[in-house]
Amino acid sequence: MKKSLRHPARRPTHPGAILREDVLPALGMSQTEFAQRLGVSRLSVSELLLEKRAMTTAMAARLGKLLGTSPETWINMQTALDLWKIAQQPKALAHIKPIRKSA
Amino acid sequence: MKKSLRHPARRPTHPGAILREDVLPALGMSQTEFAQRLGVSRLSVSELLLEKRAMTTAMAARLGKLLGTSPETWINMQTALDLWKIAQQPKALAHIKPIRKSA
DNA sequence: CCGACTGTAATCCCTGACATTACAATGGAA
DNA sequence: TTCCATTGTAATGTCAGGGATTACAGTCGG
Repeated sequence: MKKSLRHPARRPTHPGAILREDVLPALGMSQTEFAQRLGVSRLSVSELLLEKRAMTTAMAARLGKLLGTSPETWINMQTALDLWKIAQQPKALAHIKPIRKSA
Repeated sequence: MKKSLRHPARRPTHPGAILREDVLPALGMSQTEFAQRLGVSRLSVSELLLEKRAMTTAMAARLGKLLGTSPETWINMQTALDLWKIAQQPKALAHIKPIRKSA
């Protein structure tokens, strides 16, 4: 039996972790300056890095512009995490019964 | 000159359109029943199909469970649309100046 | 010692998804 | 034609969450 290729067994990494552990250090830039360059408050950056808030489409777009990265990358990380969280809640989708197309 | 492979020139299709034009018709199912099976209100389905509200992670997860599709597919459509909308706003990212790594 | 950096708390605002309830219009079936 | 299912929509109220501000405390390096 091969483990079904379903959702990640382990919690997907929060996009803020990448910013906190890789990006900012690599740039040698403070959160304060980073926030200014992004055009958002310092609080927004701080809490995002500490994984206290989610990566939004707007923020991903800003990061994309500033860092030259694809916004999708950041959003996909967030999406993976969101889906994982839902999958962890037994009650969430319990009532939904799959429709099988043919028999 | 090749057209830069940037953002879609035309507005990405709203995920609700697929549900409205393809999925529901193929299933021959009413919005009402569809809503019940998803465990959401009829209003939620109606407005989603009419593209009046966005595809959420929660809804994508429900659709995935019910239809046997990947939640990511639905979310990616929404993401594409969200990013497109932002890209349409000249003011949005205007102030952000890209950081060029090396020179 | 001082200032930059950062975590955090407290507010306030705004947006958006979602549930309910209700009503009008439409269209098909009896 | 009559009746009912379906659907669009309006009105409300709730709730969660992102974001801005302001302020304060702790840490660290020059």
